[in-house]
Amino acid sequence: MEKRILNKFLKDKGLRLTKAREAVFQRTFSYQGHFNPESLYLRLKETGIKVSRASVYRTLSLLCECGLIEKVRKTEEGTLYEYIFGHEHHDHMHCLSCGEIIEFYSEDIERIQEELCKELHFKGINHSLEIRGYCKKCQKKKN
Amino acid sequence: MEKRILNKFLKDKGLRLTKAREAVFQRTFSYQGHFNPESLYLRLKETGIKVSRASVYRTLSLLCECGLIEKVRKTEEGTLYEYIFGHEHHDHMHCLSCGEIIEFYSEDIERIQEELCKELHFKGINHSLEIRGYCKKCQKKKN
DNA sequence: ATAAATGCAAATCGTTTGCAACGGA
DNA sequence: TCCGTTGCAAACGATTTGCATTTAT
Repeated sequence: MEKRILNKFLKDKGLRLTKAREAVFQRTFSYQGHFNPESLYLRLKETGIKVSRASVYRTLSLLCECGLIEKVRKTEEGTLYEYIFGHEHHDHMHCLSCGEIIEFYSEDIERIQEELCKELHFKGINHSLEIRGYCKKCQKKKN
Repeated sequence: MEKRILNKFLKDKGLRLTKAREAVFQRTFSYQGHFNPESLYLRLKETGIKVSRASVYRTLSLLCECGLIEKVRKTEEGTLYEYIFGHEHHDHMHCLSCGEIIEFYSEDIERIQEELCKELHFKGINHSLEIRGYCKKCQKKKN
């Protein structure tokens, strides 16, 4: 259970497991993939849970620190986060029409990147690849 | 000359080639790669050219529209732009220590992406790949 | 002349922070 | 109790916008 990770992290740092943190943490599970702080804040509000935006932001930072979630990238709608604990690394296709995010993973791409890094004497830590375009559904709509 | 592109674009849209636009446009050439609006604004100021931030932002949008520059991504330091006209597509390695950006291009990566798109019935328009890690110089510093 | 473009300052939006009140340990 | 945490509202930084003034055509 991921809650253990959070608990240990907090304890090790002398921090406390508060209701706000617990709530934010639990709610991140309600997302399949990407989410932004505002949306998370609203979902919490909907469910009647009283947490301030400030605490949402503060808790998201914490969850990043302990490796349960990760900043994906900044967008017009704010910073996107994603649950990563126990997830395999993957990349994204982003539909410019409906906004759908398709996750994919390619062994080949990973391998080639390693080769490129070696070639350029770069020590790769992580990467993000986003392919923008149109998903199957939206291609059809256009025709 | 890229100025032709801009001129034609403006004329076609019934817009005017003003001093501010001209200045912003010319100044984007002073960058090898990425730049953000604030830095461009400051460079203009340095050179004694009087252009407001508002006009910098407005002109950058225009230059994007006519395909001379492109938004690369949003960062803590604001939106990064890059000159693209006549440039080949490329991807980036980003040194987390010194901030250096290394450009690279891989035919293999392009090809695999096309294959992946086909597989997933996705119509790819463009993509961005960023590998984060440490450049040669910074790896040495650490040891 | 006239419609577009400018600079300015105010507005916006996402995010952070100072601080007094609150609440886990 | 003690110190970390909260909510709030103010502060922030990047970007946009309304508007009166300037300027290209």
